[in-house]
Amino acid sequence: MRNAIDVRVLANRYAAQLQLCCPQNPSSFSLARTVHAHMIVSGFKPRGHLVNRLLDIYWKSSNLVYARQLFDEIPNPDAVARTTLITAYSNLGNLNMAREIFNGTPLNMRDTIFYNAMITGFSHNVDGHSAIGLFHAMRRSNFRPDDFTFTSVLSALALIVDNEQQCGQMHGAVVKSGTGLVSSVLNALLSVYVKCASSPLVSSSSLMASARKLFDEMPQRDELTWTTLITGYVRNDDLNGARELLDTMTEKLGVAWNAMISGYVHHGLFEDALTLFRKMRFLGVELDEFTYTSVISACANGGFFQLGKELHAYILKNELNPNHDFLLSVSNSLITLYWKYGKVDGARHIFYEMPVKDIVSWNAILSGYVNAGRMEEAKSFFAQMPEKNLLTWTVMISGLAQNGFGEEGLNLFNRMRLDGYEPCDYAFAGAITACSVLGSLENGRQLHAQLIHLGHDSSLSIGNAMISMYARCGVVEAARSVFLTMPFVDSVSWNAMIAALGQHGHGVKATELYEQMLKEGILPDRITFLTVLSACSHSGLVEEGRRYFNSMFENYGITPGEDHYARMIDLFCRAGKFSDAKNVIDSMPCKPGAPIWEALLAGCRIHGNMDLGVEAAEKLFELMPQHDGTYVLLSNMYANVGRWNDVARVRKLMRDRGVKKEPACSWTEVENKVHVFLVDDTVHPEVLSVYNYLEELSLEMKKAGYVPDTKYVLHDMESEHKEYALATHSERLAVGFGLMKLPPGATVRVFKNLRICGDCHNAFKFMSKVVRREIVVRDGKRFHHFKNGECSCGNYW
DNA sequence: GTAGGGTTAG
Repeated sequence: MRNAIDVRVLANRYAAQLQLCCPQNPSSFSLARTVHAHMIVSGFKPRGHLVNRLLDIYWKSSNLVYARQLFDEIPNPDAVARTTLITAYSNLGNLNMAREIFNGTPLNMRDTIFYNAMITGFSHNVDGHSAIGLFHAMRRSNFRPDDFTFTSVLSALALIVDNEQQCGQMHGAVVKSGTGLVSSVLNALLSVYVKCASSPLVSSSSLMASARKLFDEMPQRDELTWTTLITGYVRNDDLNGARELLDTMTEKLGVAWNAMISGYVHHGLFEDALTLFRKMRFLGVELDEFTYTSVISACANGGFFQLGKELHAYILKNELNPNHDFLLSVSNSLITLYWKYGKVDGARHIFYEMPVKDIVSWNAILSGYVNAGRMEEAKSFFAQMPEKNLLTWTVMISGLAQNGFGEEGLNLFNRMRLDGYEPCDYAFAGAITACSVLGSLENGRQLHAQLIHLGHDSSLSIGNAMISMYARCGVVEAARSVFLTMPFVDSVSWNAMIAALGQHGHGVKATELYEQMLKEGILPDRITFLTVLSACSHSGLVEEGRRYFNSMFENYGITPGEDHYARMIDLFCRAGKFSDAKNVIDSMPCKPGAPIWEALLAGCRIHGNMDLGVEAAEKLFELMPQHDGTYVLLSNMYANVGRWNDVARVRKLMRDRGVKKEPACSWTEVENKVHVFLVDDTVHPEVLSVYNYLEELSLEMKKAGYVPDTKYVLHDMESEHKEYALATHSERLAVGFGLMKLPPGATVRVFKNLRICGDCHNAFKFMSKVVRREIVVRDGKRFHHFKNGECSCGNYW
């Protein structure tokens, strides 16, 4: 048995040794283990602060197991040991263990610090309600909260606050407790006011006024104070309030400036962000990775590629803060900068040069490839990603859909859900887009039903995707009802709805909707004009189209792009106004490119304007000799007037030049001139005869117990535009009509512009069953094989 | 308290 003096000497020695251990230092753990082992060997039972020191070192070096072991060995751990363990468990997110120790501690052993540990644990683990509940329990048991208590409990309150009373009550409690002069408490209180202001249930302006009052009364303000209030204004969309506050700040606190710049970026005010950045540089406020990432993002989204590149060069040249975080986050934003301006390879270069990548880097480069339509590479990135998150899946799903891989997109969406992800709005929007490229009304409706069930159906991007899905699946009415029931709409929604009407031949309704959009104060963008011009073109509204085109720049300052000029040419050509079309080409500010000549050729084909058509085709051969579409259009043009020798000549030309694909007309399989126009959506002199066949066909379908997919065409057209309406539907009408004219047993290949939509699918199934024909339909790289009323799909080559 | 990666419309 040692005597008391020996024990004291030992204890002092151990304490001195453990004092040398710095818990953050990795080697401290082994030193502590050695000291601890020595204690055990020499039969020394650690107590009091020695135990607590060991516990502290163990958990801070991520060795909670040893801490727990020691804790269980000592006979009656004191409040400090218990507090240490509660903190340790909370930091690991293991609230149950922390709570167990907390509950197992008798009241007479507890103190304020003990309570603080548990409250902080709840707060850090985003359990605001438990933190507040414990705070009240603590006061009921007559423990006196201190400034630490309030700091924790206020940050817990900030997580859940949603009414003004909660702010007032807590504010009162702070004042009463005498902690109302402590900076950390006041900052946390300020944060509560600011968070409460963002709640939809309160008046943000009055809350922000209270926050401002508190701010003005604070005895001192640090970086956190300024940043909290500036962020508060930003979150409540009061950019001017935020800026006015920043302008009153005399200290050069970089974080507050960063918050302001990021506020501008998030509100789309990219120029303001850049101006502020310049001022920041001018005044010598310290720039860090937060500054640069926000500013580069402003360049990426605001059309400032040149400036972004200059920043990139500046960063490389000056080797600014080449620390890990700086390099990582700035490179991530640079990846996005480059691909947004079409420089995917530049983005890839940055990506591969990065010594360390994280999930953001991977998602950024994945988006780049998806956006460039380089899906094979995107798939390979997706497959080799070390980790994925919700965003990864979303990017990939919508990317597949956007690039025409509807089925894969939908499959991936299902896989994602099987993997346990709860899809966000964007993922749903992507899946809905997948349905619309697939033309799968059934899947689209299912998703719609699920969204209603989940209460997700009021989302803007989902609504927008749904409008276009219903339209592209042929159900304009459903598109309209989505549009009308959406709680919020934006210009995308209007564009989608205008397009829906235009696509279905309701040109007049489309232009009326456009006018209504203007009345409601929504500004049209370049896509609105593309949509409106298409609608006019498909419905023969030539003068209206001309007027809208002119108003583009005159009234809205939008410079027409080549695509707008191409629409005008389309508009005039469909109406047979070739001199107007030529005038458009002559009036163009830059050299007309392929889309222009393509539109002209397509127009010439409709009306059999051979000379002009050949001229356009020659231009196209010059510009893109390997583009099979030109050969297709040209041979269609000849086929339309029965010049079969010329058709053969074009085919030979194509073969001689080594162009791979076959012309997109089916006359080789079936010697049937009619079929040629059936595969695209142009006005054709013979189109009215389709109408008669349609009526026959729908009668036959009804007799066989099917609902004809053409019903809305027959009943829903505007009578004065009947033939145009039909023309826009000919993609679908083609199916029925073409097959009726075919000899039994023929194999049909429909090569071009045919979108296999849901109704179309049904019509094919019907035809293959009732008329007993085998049908192969090619849709891009996919084929759909219909036989005996069933369909199998696959890749064509 | 500040940052970087996404969506829908033609």
